[in-house]
Amino acid sequence: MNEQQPSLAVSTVIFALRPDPVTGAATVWIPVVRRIREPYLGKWALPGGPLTMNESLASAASRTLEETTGLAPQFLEQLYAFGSVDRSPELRVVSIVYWALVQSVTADAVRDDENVTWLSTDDLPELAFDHNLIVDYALWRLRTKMEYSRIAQAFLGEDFTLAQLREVHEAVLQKPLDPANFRRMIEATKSIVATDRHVTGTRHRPARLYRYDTSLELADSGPLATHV
Amino acid sequence: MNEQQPSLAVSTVIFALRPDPVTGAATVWIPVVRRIREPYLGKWALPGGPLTMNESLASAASRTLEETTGLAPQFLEQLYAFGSVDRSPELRVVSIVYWALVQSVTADAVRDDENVTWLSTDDLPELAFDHNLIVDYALWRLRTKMEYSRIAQAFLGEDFTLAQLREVHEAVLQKPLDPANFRRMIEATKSIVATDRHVTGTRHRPARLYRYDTSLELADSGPLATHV
DNA sequence: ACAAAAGTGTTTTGTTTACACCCATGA
DNA sequence: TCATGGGTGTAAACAAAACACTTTTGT
Repeated sequence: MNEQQPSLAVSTVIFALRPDPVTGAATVWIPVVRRIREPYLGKWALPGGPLTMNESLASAASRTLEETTGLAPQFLEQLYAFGSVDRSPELRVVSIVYWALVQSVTADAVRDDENVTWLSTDDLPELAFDHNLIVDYALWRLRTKMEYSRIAQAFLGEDFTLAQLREVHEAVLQKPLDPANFRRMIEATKSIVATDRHVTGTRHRPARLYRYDTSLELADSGPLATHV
Repeated sequence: MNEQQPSLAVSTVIFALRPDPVTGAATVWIPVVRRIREPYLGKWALPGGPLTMNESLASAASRTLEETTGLAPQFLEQLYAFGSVDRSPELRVVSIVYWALVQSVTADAVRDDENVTWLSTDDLPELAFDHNLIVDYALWRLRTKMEYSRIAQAFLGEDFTLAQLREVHEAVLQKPLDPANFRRMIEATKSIVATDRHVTGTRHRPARLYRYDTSLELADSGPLATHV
């Protein structure tokens, strides 16, 4: 009864912060997987796969993310559905793309091998399909969303110092931030709670450790807030 | 070779401003179509239809929008992809939903009949599928986006007064705005240009007519700006 | 004591809000 | 000339940015 339909895939842009190999400064990286068939055989591509009948879109994103990188995201949100007719040669594929943030510690657990690697978003090669456009758009969303939400915390562990949180913002926004004003800005959002512990072993005044207030959402997604 | 896949549909939430039948104040309305088959037979639903092989997502949204209402939108943007496994009984359907703004004048051209009607978003009945959630989310996007972009102009014709533009904002945000501050706020965005003409026939000082600067986009969609 | 980053205080600048007041028209 | 909304001016309140300065640690 149905005409032939485009096939449906789910992909995910996964962001983590890692040190720049040259400068050592924190920068934004993504994991990619190698194409093991045509088209774009051998090229790097975003992790993803076809959508199966019994899983929701977000579940599919989580699953393919876990399968290819072993990671579980701190933050996962739908990015956009890409459906140009010519985005894949031969086949017609509509990709529903999610974007995710993972902690740098867990990101380090992902072993680079022949078929999976991390790439710096500062210096991306040509990816398969329209994945360069997708990553550009995901980066744009990451940067705009960082300015009005609390997603930066998804890059960090349970406890963190304000300097670490500021480093996240600086890495994503690619500009230095005044420590004093940053502190007040974050305190004004009331999104973090101070612990009574401090980091030790630095050769200067020890910084207080904070943790995020888990009773608050990382981002306001309106009526979709409690959805899967 | 492929497993069975969810089917793909495109739907659109179309907003227009129309006078409230009681108060006469401008309010937000959407057109809906009647379900002519199960499931949800007889219920109102968002205009939409299956995605065909040779059209992009936005084209499909425009097409179904035109087919069901005869309208052409001033503004069209992707809203979200809805894909819960249980959002349609029996069938598994993933809906990529767009939202659109149309001018009130063109909206009036749509004849209500047995199978198409306009509903006030202030007082929606129970719609088919998860369409109430979809409309809620579209309304949320409309309201948040109106505060930081120039989409309000898509509700109006070529020429308009600042009072008309303010009326759009007030209808969407559902709160009164100071005319003096509103004027300065709009002028600061530089998104409109003054004409040398004024409205006549009012029993007070005639208001200047403005038009929007067509060299600017209505909204910043980042790297997706020039896409179809 | 000194270097270095944590953390506080203060001044300046800019933006938003509230509201008083003048202007131009129809009746 | 009066009522009505169009349009301008201005001061208060608030928020953001810039930067001097004090605190607390390791060496």
